Amino acid sequence: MDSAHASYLGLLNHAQRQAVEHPPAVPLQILAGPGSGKTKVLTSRIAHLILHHGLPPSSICAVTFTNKAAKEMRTRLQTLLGKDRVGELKMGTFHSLCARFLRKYAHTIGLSDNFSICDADEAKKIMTQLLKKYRELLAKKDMTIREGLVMSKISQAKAKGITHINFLEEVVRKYQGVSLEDMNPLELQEKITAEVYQEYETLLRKNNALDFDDLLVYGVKMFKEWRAAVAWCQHILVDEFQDTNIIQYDLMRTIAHKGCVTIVGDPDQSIYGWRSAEIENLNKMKRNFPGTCEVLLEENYRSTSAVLRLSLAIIAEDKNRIQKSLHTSHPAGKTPTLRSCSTETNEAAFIAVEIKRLVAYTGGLLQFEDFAILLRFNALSRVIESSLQKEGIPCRILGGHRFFERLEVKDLLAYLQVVDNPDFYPAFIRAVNTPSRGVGEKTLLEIASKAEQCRISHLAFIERIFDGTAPDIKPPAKRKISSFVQTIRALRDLAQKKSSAADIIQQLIKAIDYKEYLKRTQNDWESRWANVQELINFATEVTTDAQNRNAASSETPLRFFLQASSLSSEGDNDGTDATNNKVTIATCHAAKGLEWPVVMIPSVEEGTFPFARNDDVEEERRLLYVACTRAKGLLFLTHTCRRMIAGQQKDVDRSSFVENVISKYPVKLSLSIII
DNA sequence: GAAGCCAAACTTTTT
DNA sequence: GTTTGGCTTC
Repeated sequence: MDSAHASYLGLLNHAQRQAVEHPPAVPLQILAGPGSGKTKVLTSRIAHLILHHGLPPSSICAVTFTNKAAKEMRTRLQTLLGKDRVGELKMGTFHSLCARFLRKYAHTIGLSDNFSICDADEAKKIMTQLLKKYRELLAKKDMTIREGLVMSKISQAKAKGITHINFLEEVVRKYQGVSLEDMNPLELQEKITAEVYQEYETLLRKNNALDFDDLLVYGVKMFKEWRAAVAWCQHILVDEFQDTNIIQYDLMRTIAHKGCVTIVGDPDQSIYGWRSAEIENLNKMKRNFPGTCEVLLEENYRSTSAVLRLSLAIIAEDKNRIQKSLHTSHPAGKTPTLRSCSTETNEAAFIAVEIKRLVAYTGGLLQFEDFAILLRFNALSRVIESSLQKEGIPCRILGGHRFFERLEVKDLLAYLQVVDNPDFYPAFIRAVNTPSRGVGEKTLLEIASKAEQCRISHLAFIERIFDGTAPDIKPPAKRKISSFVQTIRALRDLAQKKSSAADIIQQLIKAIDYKEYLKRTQNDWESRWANVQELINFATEVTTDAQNRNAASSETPLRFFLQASSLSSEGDNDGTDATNNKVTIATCHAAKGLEWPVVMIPSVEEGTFPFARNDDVEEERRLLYVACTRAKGLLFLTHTCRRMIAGQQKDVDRSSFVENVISKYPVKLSLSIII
C-alpha cells in the first residue's frame, strides 16, 4: 500500500494533497481554477478512498459532466487501481447514472424497463404536433410560438422540479377568469406551455419514453422512494459542480451517504446558466451539509503566465465574482495576439495562414493537432472550414453536427428502438417508411386511430394486419407493410437471443438494403455509409465496454447499446481522430475541460461575445475566460469590422470584454494589435 | 395518396 | 448551408 501511496500522493502539491487526504466523511468543496489539476485530484482521491480507506470500488460514485470525461477518468485510474476495480466504480453523467438504475428499478415507480430515451429532436417533433391546434388562435393574435421555446420552458421547469401538475395549477391560479382572447402574448404563451406540458407528459408515458430531463426527474423519484437502490453508496464525487442545476443537486443529496460528498467546481467557469445551472448550489451545499470544508487549487499548470494574465484580466471585469487567485510558475511566454480583420473571410484566412506559418516556423514542433479554434456557436465554423480546406489543413469538428443526429444513424436507430420498445411512436413513424414503402400521412393516421381503438401499439396493429388477424385498412396497406413487419420480427428474434448490437445492425442493413437506399437518395452517400460503419464500430466498442464492466446481464445487448447511443455526447471517434493530426474546431462549451498548445478565438465582437441573445452578460464573459484558459502557450483573439449575421451584413464592434481589458491594462498586457 | 422538387426561412451554447 | 413547406407529378 505504501508504494501505491508514493505513486499518486507524491505527485501532488500541498493543496492538491490536502484535498486528496481530506477525511472521507467530511463534506468537501474543491474550488479548482482552470488547469489546476482537478482531474488528477479527483482520480487520486478516488484511489485514496479505495487504497487507504478501504472503500470497495463499487461503493463509490463519480459524476462527470460528459461521458467522455468519465472515460478519461477511467483510463487514468486504471494504472492506479487496475481494470477490475475501475470497472466496479460507478461513473458517468447524472443522466447515465439515472438511466442505468432506472433500467434496474423501473418497476418501483411504475415504469417499464424497456423505456426509450427521447432525444431533443424527437421531443421537438412531438411538440410541433401538440402546438398545431393552437395555430389558429395564435394567428388571430398575429403571433407564433416556437416549439423550441416551449421545450426549453418545460425543460427549465423540470430542472427545478416543477411537474406539469404544479405548472398547470400555478397558471390556472394566475389567470383565473381571464379568457384566452384577453391574454397578452406572454400570458398566452405561458398558458399554452402549461397545457402542452401536460399533454407532452401524457404522450411520453404512453410512448413508454423518458426525455433527458425525465431521466433526472424519475431518477430522483426512484432513489427517494426505493432506498435499496442507493444502499451501495459510500461516497459521491461530483465534477463541474458549478454547472449542476437544482434537480441534479437534489439527486446528489439523495444518493449521498451522510456527509461523504466531494465536489469539484469553479464559479468562474460556470457557463451553463441557460440549462438552469445554479452557482448557488455551492452555498446550498454548505447549508445542507454542515461542516463542509473548502480547498482552493490556485496553481495553474497549463498556461504560460502571459495567457493566464490576459484570461484573469478578462474575468476580473466581473465585479460580482468571488475573488480567487490563480498563479503559475511557468514563464511569461508569448504575448497573446489580438487581431483585427476587415471581413470574416479575411479573419478565416488569417487563422489558416497563421496555423500553416506556425507549423512551418517551428519546424514541425507544433503540429495541426496542437491547434484549436474555439467558437461561440457552430455556425461560425463554415467560413473557417472552407479557408482551412483551401490551405490544405485537415480539421475535425467537435460536436458540430452530432453523430447520433445524422439521418443515416437515426434511420437505423429507429428500427432498433422499435424492436426494443414498440410503443415508441417517433421511432415507428420513421422506420415504417424508410426506405419508402408508400406509407404516408393518411395511412399512418388510419393506423393510429385503429391502434388506439384496440388499445395496442401501432406496430402490434400492423402486425395483426400482416397476420390476417385484423382486417386491412382503407388505403390497403398490408402489402406495403409486410417487409417492415418481417424485418422487425427477424430483428426482435435476434435481440431476444441476445445477439450483439453490431450483428443486429448488420442484419438490418441487409434486410432493408440500406446501402442501396443511401445511394439512391443521397448525393453524399459515401460519407453517410462511412457513418453507418462508424455506428457499427461504436456498437462493437460499447459491447466490449459492457463486458469489461460486468454490466447487468438481464439486459439485452441491444438495449444497452441504445442507451449508450442516446446518452453519448459525441461519436467516440476522438480516439482515432486525435492521432490523425487535425486542427480541432469546437464551440467554447464543448472545449470545457480540454487544452491545446495553441488556441484561436474568432469573432471576439459585440453580439458574439457577449452573444446578443443571452441576457446574462457575465456568463458570456466567463465563456470567453474558459476559452482563453484552454491555451497552453499561444492565444489568438481575432475580430472583424463587418460580419454576416442571419444572412445580413452588419457592422460590428470589438468585444467590450477585451476593450475594457486593453484600456485598463495597456502596458501590462501589451497586446500586439496588427491591423 | 405519396413522393419529389424547388423556394423560402432560419440559424446559441448540450445531457 | 440546411431544413421546412408548398406545389406538381406519378
